[in-house]
Amino acid sequence: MMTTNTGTKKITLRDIAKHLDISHATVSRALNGTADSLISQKTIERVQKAASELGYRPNHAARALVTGRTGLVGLWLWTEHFQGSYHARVSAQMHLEAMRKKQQLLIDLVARPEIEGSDSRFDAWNVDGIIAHESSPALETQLRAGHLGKLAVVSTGTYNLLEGVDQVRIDMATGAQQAMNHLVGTGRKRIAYVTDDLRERQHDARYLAYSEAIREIGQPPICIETEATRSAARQRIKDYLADNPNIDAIFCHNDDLAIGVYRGLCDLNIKVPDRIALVGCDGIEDCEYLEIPLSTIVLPMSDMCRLAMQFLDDRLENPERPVQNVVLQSELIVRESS
Amino acid sequence: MMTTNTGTKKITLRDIAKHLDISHATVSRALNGTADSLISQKTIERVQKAASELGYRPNHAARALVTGRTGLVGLWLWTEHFQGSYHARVSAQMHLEAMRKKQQLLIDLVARPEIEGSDSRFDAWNVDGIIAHESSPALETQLRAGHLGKLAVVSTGTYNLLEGVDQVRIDMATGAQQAMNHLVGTGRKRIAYVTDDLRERQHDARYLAYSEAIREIGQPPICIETEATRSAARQRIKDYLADNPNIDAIFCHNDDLAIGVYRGLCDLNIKVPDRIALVGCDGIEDCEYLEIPLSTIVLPMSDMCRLAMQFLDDRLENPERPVQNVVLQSELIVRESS
DNA sequence: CGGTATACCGTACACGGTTGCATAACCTAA
DNA sequence: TTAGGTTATGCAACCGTGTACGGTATACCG
Repeated sequence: MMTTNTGTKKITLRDIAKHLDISHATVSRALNGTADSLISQKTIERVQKAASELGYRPNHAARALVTGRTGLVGLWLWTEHFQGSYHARVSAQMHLEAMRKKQQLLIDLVARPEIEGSDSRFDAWNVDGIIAHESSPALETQLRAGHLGKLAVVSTGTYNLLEGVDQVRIDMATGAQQAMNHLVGTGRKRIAYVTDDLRERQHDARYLAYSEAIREIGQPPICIETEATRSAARQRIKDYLADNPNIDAIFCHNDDLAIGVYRGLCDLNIKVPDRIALVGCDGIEDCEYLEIPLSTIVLPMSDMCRLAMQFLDDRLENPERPVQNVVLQSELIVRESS
Repeated sequence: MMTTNTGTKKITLRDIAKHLDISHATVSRALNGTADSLISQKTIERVQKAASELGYRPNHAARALVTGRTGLVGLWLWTEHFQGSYHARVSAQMHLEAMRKKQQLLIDLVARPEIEGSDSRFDAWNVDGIIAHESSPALETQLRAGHLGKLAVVSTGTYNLLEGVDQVRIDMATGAQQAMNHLVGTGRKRIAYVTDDLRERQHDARYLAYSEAIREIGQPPICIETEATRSAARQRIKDYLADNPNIDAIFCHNDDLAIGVYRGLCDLNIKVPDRIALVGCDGIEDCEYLEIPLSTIVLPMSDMCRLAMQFLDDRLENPERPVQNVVLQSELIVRESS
């Protein structure tokens, strides 16, 4: 009597049925414990014993084919974001939440904005639901109208999204306003905004808060665009200041940029916050590990992930349930850089 | 004539076959372009047109069921590692390589060492192959003998693994020896080793290089254990130095620990490298963004991921191909911290 | 005009599960 | 003994796709 399968053959329900001289339907019911049709306790034990002895592993593809549920959920995020510290953390956290939940597996799809949703890997591997992170309204609409049809979708992130959709939104406006109030309130006048994404800025709470505050104090906006890496931001700020030294604060679109900018300022021997105050956004851990810990807008990332997976799970359980949504608050944490 | 499916019904091969009044087998062949049986160009075009008009999406579960290949590859790594900066990057990079490859999807499994491989999610969702990252020899053996049976497996990481297996190994010994030579060569005597994983240290090239070098200079080893977070390391080093101030260099098991330790030293106003030299390991980006950029052992992470996915893909194409393995070099990068 | 090669396509089954329905087994009560 | 009601199990039909095999029509050749 072997204790585990030696490996070369896959064993199926029918194998263990043959082994016990019962039907494979009984085996299926014994292992799944379906409530409607009862199986005798004795049979259940025999089947379970045989299953583990033979080393039976269920074939999810077959199960998915008949049940229509794959047990897969997708996480949707931009390729560009994926390279950044914050979104990499989001991805990792979502993985953890997914497996904590109903052992649902999580597949990541990374799509570029210019690519149509059509070659999405989600409708290829038919996921049960997806979490669309920082998806734009346009993409949302397309997603909803497109091939994916009726599919459980939860939106997460900071953008204002469609109505009538499960979502976990982070209100970044509050934090961004706090940041600008803080900078203005400490006497800064010529405040620059550093971003890697000018394209979407009209939808971005950070940029809106920035331009609003700038207008209120009657200053011209100063927008500095850069590639989305620390090293690019580091170089970019040096180039910029060479021509325009007249700046006393910088508000960055995210912490990676802020860290790059900070290092660029160090390269130029510019004292932070004495000469230039610096505020980032996202609240990644690295901010605390600079010699001048970085002020930043902390986002409740873990809560967002947990709730998103919760909402998705709820909807999979009951597709007709009323829409859930929640808004989480962001908060400015003032450290030494401002 | 609609251009896309409105969404409520899933359409199958049979639907489009009925629509064109041909058999679903023909549709299947037309879409897949099987070489053995020829389909007329005209039919192929009709089918493709109908497929896109009706919004056909293949059902991967069904395909997987009959072909036996799921198109999924798994990445195996430790839960504890997953929280760290380096391994989070590995995960992200593997994702990118996976989709760059044959649009293979990638599923992550995170297993804790004390958990048996038995509840692995890999044999649940039957992956075609897995990349086992930093798996221990014991786990390797279990993996190979266990339920997974004959499965494409590529080992990656720094540990010495089984023979006869595709692997991409990073020779960390060289870099670690460079690090110790460097510290000793610059006159350091009382060198401490900070780690979060005392358990596996006898297999760890870093620790081996450390204890070897320490023995050669006739000094006692100083091993400091901590939790695997920056903040824990930061506190731990402060506590330790309060009792044992007599240290002039620290070699850290990874960069997260090194960054935490660095900040702890800053808290104590200990000058780096003047009073204590500091060397980390992994080569994460953050090391460059400290005011005293951190010396570290840079691992060729991207190459590792690319090759691993390449090897896996090769083996899936041809299971009988000879074993491939490669050893990549690590390299000490000396920056200002040592 | 019959035979054969070729190009194209349809039929049927398999993959490994789930599940409605029929039925056997068992037990109880009349 | 038998009717009737539970309980436990078997049968068979799917789910959507791939593919071996066989069939038809056309072309070509003698």
